[in-house]
Formats: sequence, C-alpha cells, structure tokens
Amino acid sequence: MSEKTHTRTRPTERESGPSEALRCPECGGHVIADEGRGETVCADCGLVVEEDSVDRGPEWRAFNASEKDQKSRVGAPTTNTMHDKGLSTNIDWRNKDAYGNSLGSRQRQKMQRLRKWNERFRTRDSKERNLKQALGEIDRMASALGLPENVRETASVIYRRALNDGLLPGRSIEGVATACVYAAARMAGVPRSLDEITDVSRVEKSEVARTYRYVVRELSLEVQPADPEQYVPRFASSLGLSDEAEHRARQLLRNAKQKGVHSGKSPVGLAAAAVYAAALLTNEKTTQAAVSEVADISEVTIRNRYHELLEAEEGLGVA
DNA sequence: ATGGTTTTTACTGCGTC
DNA sequence: GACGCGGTAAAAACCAT
Repeated sequence: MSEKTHTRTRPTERESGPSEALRCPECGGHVIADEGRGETVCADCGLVVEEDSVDRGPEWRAFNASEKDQKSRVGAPTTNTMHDKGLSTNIDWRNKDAYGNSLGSRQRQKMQRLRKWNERFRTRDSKERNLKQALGEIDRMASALGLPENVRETASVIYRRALNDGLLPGRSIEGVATACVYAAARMAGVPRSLDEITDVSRVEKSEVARTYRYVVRELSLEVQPADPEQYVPRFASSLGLSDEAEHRARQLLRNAKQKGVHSGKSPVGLAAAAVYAAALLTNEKTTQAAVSEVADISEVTIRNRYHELLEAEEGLGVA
C-alpha cells in the first residue's frame, strides 16, 4: 500500500493582485514564484528576483482524499485552479500559439528554451518537495520530542545527504526522516530511545531501526552508543528530583561503568535504575513505577539494574 | 534459521500505612 | 486492603552467527 495517494496541495493565489505583473529586471521576461524555495525567479533567464518570501504551503499533509478534506481549513485547492497557476506548468510540444498559428523561428527558439528550463525546474522541484516534506516531518517530531534547534539542523543535514546520495528510493520519506532525527539526537548527546522516537513517528519501530542502521552505514556517520548518563537529566527533571539526586545518579553510572557492570545492558535501563537509586539515596520520594513510566522501562529491569549499581558501589564512601 | 542474552509480562509473597 | 517492593518463571525481543 505504498502508492502515492498522498495529495500535496498548494494554495493557488499568487502573491498580490494582478496589478503586480512582475518583470525580470534583467531580461524583461516574466517571473514565477517558487514557493518551495521561497524565491521568485525569472522564467526566462533564471535570475532570482526575490528571496526569502514566505512559503504559504499548508503545514499539514494528507495521505488520502478524506484526510485532506478533514484537514483542509481554507478554500478548496482544486486541480482546476492549480492547473494554470502554481507549479505544474506544462508547455505544449507543438510550436503553435494559442490561436493555432505557427510560431516564428525566434519564438520557437524561445519556447524550446522554456521547455528545457521547465523540465529542469520540475525535476529539481520533486527533490525540493521531498525535502520540504521531510523537513516538515523532522520539525514536527523534533518538537514533539522537545529536541533543541541544533538537533533539527543536524537531522536536516543528514537527510539532505541521504537524499543526495540516493538513499531514498525504496524507502519511505517518513522512515528516513525519523531515522535522521534519531541519529541527530544521539549525536547531539540528547538521545531519545527508539520507543520515544517511534511514538511520534508514523512508521514502525522495526523500520526506523532498519533505516537508521542503513543511513548510518551508508553515510558513515559517527554515532557512538548512547551514554546512560545522557538520559539522566531528563528523567530526573520529569520526576522532579533535586540536582543532588541527579548528581548521585551520574556518580552511580560512572562507577558502574568503571567496573564494567554495564556492558550489554540497555543504556536507558541503566539510567532509569540510577535515577531511582539516587532518589533512594537522597531520600526523595519516587516509586519504581514512576521511573518506569518516564523511562519506558519495566520495573523489573529497574530492580535488576539498581541492585547491580548499588553492588558496584559497595566499598565506596557513601556521603 | 539458531542459540544466547536481555527485557518484558504476569504472578506471588511480604511489610507498611 | 491498597501500595510499594522484591523475586521468579516463562515469553518475547534482540543480536550475532
């Protein structure tokens, strides 16, 4: 079921009224708006007349017609209205004008040129569209996960590379975008577990994992295994624990690391256990259930881990 | 596909408020 | 009696081979 049922609609109104028939200052040809790039370019010579215009495309995506109806809050963007405006320009191959008269050689040449450029824009456009959609997804997921700006940037960069290296064919945009977010978060030292990622993504966990491996391998990204300590601040703060407890949790983890207790165990589990243990040590009220909740780790695992952590701590001065 | 390891699920018993 | 905690056994998930 991976056909392209998803309908991408664009508003059709060109910027201001008809009075503003923009002309290219360079060659006098008329200009077209490329909203995907936020630019206004001359159709004849390609000169960028205006940059950084606002993209008025919808912020939502629809995967089928009914969804589109639900989400669409503004006027009906029909194919009728799209056809002569907007992006899908078609240039007839016949060298006739609108009345059926043959074109002069000068005009013919011009049309030839237009066709070529139109084609170029179109292909570039499909890439841009892909990118735009993916970046939208990345943004959505990143904010749902509360990831900072730099992570989004990293994710975007990774996605661009993936796109340029032709890793997309055969994979869903969603999947790759998700994988990029996952990778970026880890590289930035603010990892999110695969489960958390999957919660805000539209694709299966297994696919995210698979795609993630693939992307990392193909782009040879350097992303080292997540450090349990990186999860600590987040867990601690969602449980409302003190800084001291957070610090203790870190200590526990470092100590455990030194003793090599941690190899093979899931970093999230370790972190969760450390947080719980630290709360105990600093006499702060938390339950295993609560930690299990925020960390998305079973209580059993927390129990097992935190015993190991405390064991490893034996013999050290407990302040 | 297989086997070994880790994590989860489900259940049970214990102490405390 | 509900709650937090601990333990266990079996199932599921994961990973390397």
